[in-house]
Amino acid sequence: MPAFRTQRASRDSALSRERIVAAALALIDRNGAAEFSLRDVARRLGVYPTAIYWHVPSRNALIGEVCARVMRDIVPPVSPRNWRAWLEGLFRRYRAAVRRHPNVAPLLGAQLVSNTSLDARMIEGVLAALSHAGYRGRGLVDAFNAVVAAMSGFVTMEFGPEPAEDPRGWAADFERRIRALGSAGYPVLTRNLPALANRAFILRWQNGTKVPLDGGFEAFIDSVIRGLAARARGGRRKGRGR
Amino acid sequence: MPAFRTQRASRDSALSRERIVAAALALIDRNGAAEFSLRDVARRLGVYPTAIYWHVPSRNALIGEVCARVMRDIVPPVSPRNWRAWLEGLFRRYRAAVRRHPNVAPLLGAQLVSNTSLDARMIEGVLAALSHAGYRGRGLVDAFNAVVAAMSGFVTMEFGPEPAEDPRGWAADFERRIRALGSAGYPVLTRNLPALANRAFILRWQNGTKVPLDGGFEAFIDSVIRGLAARARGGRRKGRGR
DNA sequence: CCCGTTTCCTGTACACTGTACAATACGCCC
DNA sequence: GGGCGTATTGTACAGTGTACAGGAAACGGG
Repeated sequence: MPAFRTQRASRDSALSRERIVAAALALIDRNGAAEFSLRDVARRLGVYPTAIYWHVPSRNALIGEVCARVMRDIVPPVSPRNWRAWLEGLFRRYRAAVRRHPNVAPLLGAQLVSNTSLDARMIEGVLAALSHAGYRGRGLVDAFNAVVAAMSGFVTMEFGPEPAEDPRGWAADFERRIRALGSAGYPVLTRNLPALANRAFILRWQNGTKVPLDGGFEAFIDSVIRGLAARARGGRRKGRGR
Repeated sequence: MPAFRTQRASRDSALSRERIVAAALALIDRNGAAEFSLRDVARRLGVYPTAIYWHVPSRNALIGEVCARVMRDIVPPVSPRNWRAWLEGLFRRYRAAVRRHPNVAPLLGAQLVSNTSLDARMIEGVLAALSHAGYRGRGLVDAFNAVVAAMSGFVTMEFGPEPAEDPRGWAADFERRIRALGSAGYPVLTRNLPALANRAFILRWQNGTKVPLDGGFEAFIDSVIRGLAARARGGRRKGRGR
């Protein structure tokens, strides 16, 4: 199938891990993560499917590599003098990165690791910021986890994929069901339905690429950071120190 | 293949949507969401794969159904008198539900909808809580999105799957890499590495089923709720009112 | 310059997946 | 008892990830 090109083309048009990752990312951008297949990237590179395996050990590993690539350059410029601003910057950069490749969102959120990443600079940055905020020891670990969860949580959902099969039919159906919701026993919902429809998480039929949730995102990170600050100051509410 | 049972067994051992969903959930619990296949649930039910399609339109739809089933009974008992407590309850119940079926975590987080769910009671509850907190109009929508993201964000990551291929080998490798991290240019990381290793999001090699992140979770929801309260009171920080 | 080794890719093969579609048996109602 | 809706058996197909063997080109030491 790979047309011409006898065996290996001129040195620099040969396969390479980077070229494979780039092709994979391009395909995910175009078709979505669910449709992604090794054989498609092989086709796109004019190469037999099994050639991929020489550069990358498995499909999952390739996906990990793609994630790592999307995550490059997330971490804001160094030293957190103002920890709040630094964290805000991190959150916004993360969102911006995902927004450039929204279809990788489901891959980033779910997996245990943003794999090879293990970006020590980012980790150090978050820890330094939280140290500035006053966190130490076990409380620091907890706050770190809170920050990482906050970073990825909102965005993963915001750009999560719409149902694959028959998208427009589904959207129409879903819209109708939601609109119908505004007339039975749920006063607050009913009252706010116009503002909520297609602009709130469970009540939308288009994802973040078509209808970004800027306001919600800002509200979210603002809340988290305020909350972290309050906890650091040591309000009397539960949960501090364990 | 379906052994004996001529065509249809006694009326009540026949197939049904519920029995299918139950079998699917059981298989996901056992093998993980990635390994899940329609044909496995057919085998488990002693039935041809295509029999499933009579009760459920597609694999994705079945997965949606499974999610909906896991999400049942999340919403805390009615009327939020104390909105903070109500939201805390919601968060904790959500986490408890996922913890009962940790392997569905990746399915819940990523998708646009926890499909058929559209649990109006929950939505109404969240909106009512936030109304009590003082949110109105556009700010209410933003806060709603923040709450939903918070609910699912942390837990999705906490129980996200470990790499499928060669888990113990990977874990050993990863542990070594992390431990090695404690000796180059990252002072805060280095200092806190013992407390962080395997207990923080990017620095762990086991997921939440083996090493729950209770402290981080509590810190997270406490932060979010505090932050929402502070925003509702209308501090002078940005983001309010838009 | 030649020859073995390493590198990288071509081919073949297999087990497995989701699902479209036709055929077929069962229970129920007129 | 004939027909009809329901629920399932079967067949089929295109597509997937990946193990494995082989072979062509580049490289490096004699």
